[in-house]
Amino acid sequence: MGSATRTSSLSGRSSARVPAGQGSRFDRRLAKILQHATEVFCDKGYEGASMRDLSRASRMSLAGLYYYFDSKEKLLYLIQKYTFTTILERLRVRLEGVEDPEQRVRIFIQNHLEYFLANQKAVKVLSHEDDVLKNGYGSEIAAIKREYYRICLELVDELKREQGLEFSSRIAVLSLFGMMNWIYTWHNPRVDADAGELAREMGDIFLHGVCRGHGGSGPQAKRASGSKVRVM
Amino acid sequence: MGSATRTSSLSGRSSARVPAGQGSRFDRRLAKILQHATEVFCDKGYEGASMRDLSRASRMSLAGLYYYFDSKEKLLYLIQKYTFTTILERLRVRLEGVEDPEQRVRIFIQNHLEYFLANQKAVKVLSHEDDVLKNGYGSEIAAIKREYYRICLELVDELKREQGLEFSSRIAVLSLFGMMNWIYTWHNPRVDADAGELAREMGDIFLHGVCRGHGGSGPQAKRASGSKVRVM
DNA sequence: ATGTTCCTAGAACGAACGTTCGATAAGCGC
DNA sequence: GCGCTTATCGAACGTTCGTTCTAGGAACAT
Repeated sequence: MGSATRTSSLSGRSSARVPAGQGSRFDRRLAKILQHATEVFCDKGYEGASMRDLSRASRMSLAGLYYYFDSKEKLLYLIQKYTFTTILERLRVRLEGVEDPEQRVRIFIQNHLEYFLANQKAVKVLSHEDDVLKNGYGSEIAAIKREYYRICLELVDELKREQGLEFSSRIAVLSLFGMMNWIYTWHNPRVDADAGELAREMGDIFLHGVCRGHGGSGPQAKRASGSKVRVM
Repeated sequence: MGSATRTSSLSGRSSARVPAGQGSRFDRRLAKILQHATEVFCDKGYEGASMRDLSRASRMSLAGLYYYFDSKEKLLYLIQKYTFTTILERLRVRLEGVEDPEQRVRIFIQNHLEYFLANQKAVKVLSHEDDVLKNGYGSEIAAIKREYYRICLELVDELKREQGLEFSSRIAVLSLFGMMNWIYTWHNPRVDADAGELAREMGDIFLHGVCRGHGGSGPQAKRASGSKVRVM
């Protein structure tokens, strides 16, 4: 009873954005654990990863882990929330001051892919363990995701309005998300291009399709050699 | 010892294509179990679903299940193998006799989506539990998947050759797979269009992009009203 | 009727699960 | 030195896991 009180008060004490480089010793330690846990969840899946796996990866005892959070589910929640919040934050900053609708869509793609490739494991956990979080935690993450979706929908609608186009925004946006999110299943840094190049290629496909030898119509005109990427 | 022999001989006895409507009593019963198991795996994930969940869903005792297959992993293998093999078979039939490269790509998309939506649960299990199968089973499924990928790559290369285009086939094909496979995370039959309509829209995006008010350039010209699909 | 094969279930196996307990240092104001 | 918080641990809790053992009813051939 005494220890239950202690545990719950401690696990709620960290500041909002957990894995900040600075912060209390507690925050820094929790951030490290989250980092290790992300790797394990990524490799074995949420259900497949045991608390003992996490304890091994963090080099901390099983019981020691529970000093930093109060359940396995909450751990997943912390990982997902931090990851998603960060993507959204960066997107808002980058979108500021850019007016051209096509450019704004490209920024969205660039931001998404850049973060995806830089934090591939975290993002895989985000995508793959999408619906395992229960009522309380789940709905909070779902709300962030809905907001992210809404922004993308708005960008596409701007584009439609400006260019007088007619198509289903919903299908377009969800197709775009599919293209981008699927990346975690195939991207290999030793074979595939970096985020910038990929964002350009996917942007080309999304905006102009493969049938248009993409490159000329948009405001940006720089084009890569094209033979750098090995096709397997 | 005696029963081990019996069990293993029985579970290897079914004919190659398991869930055929006709077949021995054994095959038919196994097919029903696979059907139930697909549903449970889809809802709770492979690791999250217990054999007791499966026994409840099949209305058969825990031990009774093991008469039909010899491990949970083999069960997943059977589901994945049957699902994937079926998609591939249907694709080959539909591709026969069609020459136009753009049309062939559209057939690929149509076949993929049609099967995905008609067998949403099975396909979710296929996509989501992609890398849980261990060495033996895993590599066999991976081989089928590689073959499927190879076919799509060839279709896209045909298109490139015919139209003299220049882009990374690998990125294009994997983006296309992303668009199509992601569907299992969002498709809602009460809101979204059917497979034919979706295949047309995704085909338009992939081939011509959202910026081209898609519809005119291909050999096919039929177009839907466009306002039938609700955008949320 | 009798023997054999097919099919099913109750009960149990050892192992692993997520979580909690009580104990114990280390650091620090007093 | 003492008392309090912080941080960590080994050991165990009760439960559930995938799987197997044993036994026996049903179906059918002889």
